[in-house]
Amino acid sequence: MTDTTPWLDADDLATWLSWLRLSAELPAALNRQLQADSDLTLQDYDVLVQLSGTPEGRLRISALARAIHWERSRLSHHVKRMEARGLVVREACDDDGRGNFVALTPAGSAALDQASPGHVRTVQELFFGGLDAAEKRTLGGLTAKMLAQVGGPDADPPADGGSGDGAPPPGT
Amino acid sequence: MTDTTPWLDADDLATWLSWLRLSAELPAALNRQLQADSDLTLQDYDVLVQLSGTPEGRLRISALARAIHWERSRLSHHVKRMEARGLVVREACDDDGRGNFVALTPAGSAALDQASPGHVRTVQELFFGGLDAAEKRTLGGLTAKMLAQVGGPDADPPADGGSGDGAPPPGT
DNA sequence: GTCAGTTAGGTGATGTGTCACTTAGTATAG
DNA sequence: CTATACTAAGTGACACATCACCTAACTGAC
Repeated sequence: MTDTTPWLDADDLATWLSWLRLSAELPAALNRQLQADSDLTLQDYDVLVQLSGTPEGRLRISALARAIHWERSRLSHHVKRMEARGLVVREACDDDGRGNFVALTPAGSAALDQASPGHVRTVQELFFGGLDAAEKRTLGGLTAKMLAQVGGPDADPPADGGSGDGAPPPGT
Repeated sequence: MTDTTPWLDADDLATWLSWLRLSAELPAALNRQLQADSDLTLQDYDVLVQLSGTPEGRLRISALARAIHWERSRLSHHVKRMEARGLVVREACDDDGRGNFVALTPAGSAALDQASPGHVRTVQELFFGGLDAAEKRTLGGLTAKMLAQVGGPDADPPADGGSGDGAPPPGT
């Protein structure tokens, strides 16, 4: 505990500050674009993408919460709001009387279809826009490494079933 | 607008998801550490660092807001809470009757001194921990490039006076 | 002076995230 | 069958961020 604890050197500090700023600005920019063009938040979008990624267009609350790394309580509140806006509905679960599905409504599905191209394009511009192919690969390697460091042993392996945020299946 | 808008390819998607996850997990982890060890939030810490970086230990509200890229309103609310906890005080400004300083109290200064080593150590472990010197340089280059892409032309140049989050002047 | 326009800062309402807790249903031991 | 433990989900209170708006003070033209 009392061993050497040097401050960050100038380069590391600059890197850290850039990263902090980037991780604040980028989601804010994506959110602005999504709100302006589609009246959705990034959170709405994440929920809709997960639901659209299933054959039924619906998921159990707990499964959805795990997929997007939210607490169930947060998701419950959020689903209530999205339900009020007509984007999703809750459906009872036959197998388990405690359970509930959250299901995409036609309006929710349409909202996602309308929002996706612009969102993906914005990610490509803002996040990948300044990088060439080699840099993108390098970045992927670094983030994976860093995520392993932060998340400990539970970071999702890349061979992931539920996909994530990037894109709904084009078929839907 | 109606030109090709391909989804992200598998590699890019994996990179993007890793980055999203990292930028959610890392601040959360830092926050947990800071709260547990020092009863401060990351936001408190940012405010305290800025104040301690000045000779007087105080800053005008607007200057502080600019330095940490907050809206003044948010800062005003936050300062009220920090003031209630004894970490800072408001002080009237002689030059400008509208103005106010936020000034570090002895308790605020002590809290920062107590918190800093652990925070910096956590950043070094979680953020830089898995990377060698070359990778850190690469990361710095990439984040700077990406920040320029997102923030447009106003991203702080590295030759920055106010420092940011990393470390208070060791002298204090 | 005084009036318009601007700037510093604060406030209250609202939406969202977190935490502790509750309710309802399931599983299981006896 | 009943008692206990566990799990799925929801709820209410609270903290924080954002937004629109407000007041006070400064600036400059007249």
